Amino acid sequence: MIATQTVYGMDETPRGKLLSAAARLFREQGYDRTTVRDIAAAVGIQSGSIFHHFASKEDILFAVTMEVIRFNTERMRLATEGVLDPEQRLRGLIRAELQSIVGDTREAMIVLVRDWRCLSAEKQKEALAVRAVYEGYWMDALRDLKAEGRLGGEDPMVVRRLVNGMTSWTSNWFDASGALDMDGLTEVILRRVVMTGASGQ
Amino acid sequence: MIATQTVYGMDETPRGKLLSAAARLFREQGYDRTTVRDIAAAVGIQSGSIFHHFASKEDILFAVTMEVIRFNTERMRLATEGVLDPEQRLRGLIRAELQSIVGDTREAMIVLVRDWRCLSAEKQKEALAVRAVYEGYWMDALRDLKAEGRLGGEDPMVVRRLVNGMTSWTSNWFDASGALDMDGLTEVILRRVVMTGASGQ
DNA sequence: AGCTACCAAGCAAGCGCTTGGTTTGTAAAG
DNA sequence: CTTTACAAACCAAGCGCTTGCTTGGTAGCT
Repeated sequence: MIATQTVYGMDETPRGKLLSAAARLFREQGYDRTTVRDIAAAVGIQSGSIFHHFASKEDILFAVTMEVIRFNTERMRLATEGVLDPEQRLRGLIRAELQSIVGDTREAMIVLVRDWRCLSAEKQKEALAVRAVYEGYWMDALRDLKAEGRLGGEDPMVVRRLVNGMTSWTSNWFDASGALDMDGLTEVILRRVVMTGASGQ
Repeated sequence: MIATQTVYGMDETPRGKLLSAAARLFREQGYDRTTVRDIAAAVGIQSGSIFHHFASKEDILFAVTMEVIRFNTERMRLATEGVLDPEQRLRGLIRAELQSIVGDTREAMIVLVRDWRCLSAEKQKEALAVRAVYEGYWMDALRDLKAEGRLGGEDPMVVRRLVNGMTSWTSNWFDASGALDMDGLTEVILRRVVMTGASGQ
């Protein structure tokens, strides 16, 4: 077996190890370019044996997708739980989303963004339904912020989309060893959202 | 021949028509999922005939990539040409980039973002070199804006990355027939960048 | 005995690409 | 105004390889 590191949030069962390996391979080369033989080799079994655990290759992608969405939804919940100030909640969400995208679940998140469309229409819909909870945390915070007049005149939905763009894109450039760390970046992004009223800096 | 619409900026030669069809197919199904047989069928020729025009399938992707980069670099040049005020230049750039991503060259731009990594390392490098001019227009405007103290304390490079994230992501949600049009969106994004000093809306 | 986890072998389909030859448009030579 | 020449554009066929997945059987634990 090739050295396999478990992706955060996935267990040590054969199934979990397969998901870990798959997530990493999907991230490195994309879903389409990853063969079931690649995945099998990564955990040290024969390619055919994969189908004892998953019905199809697409099923592996689906499992990774669902696992990641669930894990990150829970993370968003924890980031906002018990926090009353909407700006603080938003800060927590941005920080948590950055953590997902360039931090510990990086492997899997990139897959979720890039290989989304490799899933069948039904499975996309199923994943989207679960994802709705995740988006709910964002909309709650943004709507509260707007109610307090701290969003300017913007549509909360549009703001969410723009923030989503900023955070997702970090996977293309953010360097953890660079001058700007994750907390610093969180503040920069937060400043693009919240109208402080005073001091634009 | 299946109905083929020419992608903006590509000519009517057999080669140009192939690039148009390829760009659209790459966008719809991704590079890996598009076969040379698909592309051939889209312009009404046999799959083998493709290789009279291109050395390999990857070469088609490369040609699409270069074509799009060049076209959009020219567009950025036109958007800033002769404009002195850096905020106006930035507005032009944002508007132009949105136009590229959700407007007339949408087909090809998505390919450029998503299927980037399907190119060989050398070809990636070559494309990146040409892309540098494009990014230069942005950095010029942002640095000028910073010099006038209208960027807050942010690093222009980081701001460019965040704006790039916002614009790229629009391909996932922007609806031209929605309430927010491209000019409106341009202003919303611009407001995330420029510190007006007065009135945050 | 029965279950989970796996192997060894291979099938059918689809892939990028090659090959050898044919059509088509153009333009100079007779 | 035809003939010859030639290159660009294309076809028909298929090669060699890889793909996702199936099959029939086995090892080991409970």
